[in-house]
Amino acid sequence: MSANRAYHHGDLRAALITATFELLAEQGLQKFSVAAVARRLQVSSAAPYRHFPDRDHLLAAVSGVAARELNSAVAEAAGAAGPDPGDRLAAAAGAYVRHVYRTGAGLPVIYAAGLSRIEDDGRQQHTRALMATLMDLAAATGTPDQRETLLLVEATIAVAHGYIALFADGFFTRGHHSADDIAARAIEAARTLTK
Amino acid sequence: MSANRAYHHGDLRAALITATFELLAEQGLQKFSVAAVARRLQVSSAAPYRHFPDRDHLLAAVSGVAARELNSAVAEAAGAAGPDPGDRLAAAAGAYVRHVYRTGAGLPVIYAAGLSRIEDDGRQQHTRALMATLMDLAAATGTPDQRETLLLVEATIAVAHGYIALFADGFFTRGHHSADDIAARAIEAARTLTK
DNA sequence: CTCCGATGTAAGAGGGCTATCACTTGCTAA
DNA sequence: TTAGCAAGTGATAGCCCTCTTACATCGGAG
Repeated sequence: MSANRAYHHGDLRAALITATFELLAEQGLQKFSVAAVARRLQVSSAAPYRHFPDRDHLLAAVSGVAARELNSAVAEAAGAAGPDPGDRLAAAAGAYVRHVYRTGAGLPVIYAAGLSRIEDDGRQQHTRALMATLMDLAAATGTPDQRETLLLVEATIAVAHGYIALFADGFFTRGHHSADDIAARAIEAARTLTK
Repeated sequence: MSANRAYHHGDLRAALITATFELLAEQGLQKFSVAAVARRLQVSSAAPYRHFPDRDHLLAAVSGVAARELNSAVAEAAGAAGPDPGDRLAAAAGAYVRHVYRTGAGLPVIYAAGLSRIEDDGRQQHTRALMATLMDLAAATGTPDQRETLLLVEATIAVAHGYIALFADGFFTRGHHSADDIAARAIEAARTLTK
């Protein structure tokens, strides 16, 4: 059967992915290590290697889940944003900020170096679906061709990623800003891109 | 006298800072280590500790130089951008992208965690001067008060930082984009913020 | 010219991480 | 009931890192 069953210590495979998200949200990709995840789950440092052949395969699994969830969050935020295409695309930027704040798994995790060769649970399929969602939202604003659509998607992502990256790096700490503050600003800035 | 004199192996203090910039540009902050810098300069791994008490003090010195040079680059780009205040502020975003591409030392380096307590060669003075330059450029666009000015500065930085961060993380590699491509897009996106 | 202090080196302590290996535990199927 | 396998453990090799300590070297001041 699949690995999704309870054994000695429960469903360790899923727990590893969950705990990785926690670590990413708290300390970022830099501090992530297989050993730290094992420590958090109070299993031996060898245990994760029963479920993932190496560190990159664990990250790839996390990447797949992150892409799938981010896709959902973006689609949901766009749906809730009303009929205006520019508003809907800008809402995606806000969803990106909030998602990365909660999970720590933004595009640097989803597209982390060295993961492209690994295919885990349809990871590449999920990343493609995410891009397709964003391309659809951008195209709805009336971009003349696919190239322009892609440029608009990239600009929207850059705005959102810039805000949450600076936030995570502590650049905004002086003003006591919350993640919702940052998301609101990202939405506002992204909104100007189509005006 | 100051440490800026030639000794056994030349001006090691300055060489350490230069080599750190090279490492940052090539591999990013994640891969930086005192040992790697020493290796690059072909000195023993203990040699850097004759000039900096610890790793953070070396990074703080780099941070100060980075802030000073980034300030110059931003001011110069704004000056070359013509009379329109919006164009001048957008040019600052382009300068940020190009500077980080060349030196690897963006705001995450300048504002790196744990450096705030260290005062090296007027590091805090240089970072304040950089912010002052940006605030002046933003205020010239006609923002109604200082709070709005700060928000505009942060949005501009977020756009620029988002582009170069995604570029550095390999998100744009499929399209063979150059740093100048990315800078041009950052300028264009930043330009929309004041329209 | 000689001595001293600034600069550099070799060696290593101490720590974290990745990954492997032999071994153990306990669920499940026959 | 018991054999077999999935899952977990402890120990450890090997690597890289930070930072310290004792010693070596060199240039300049007296």
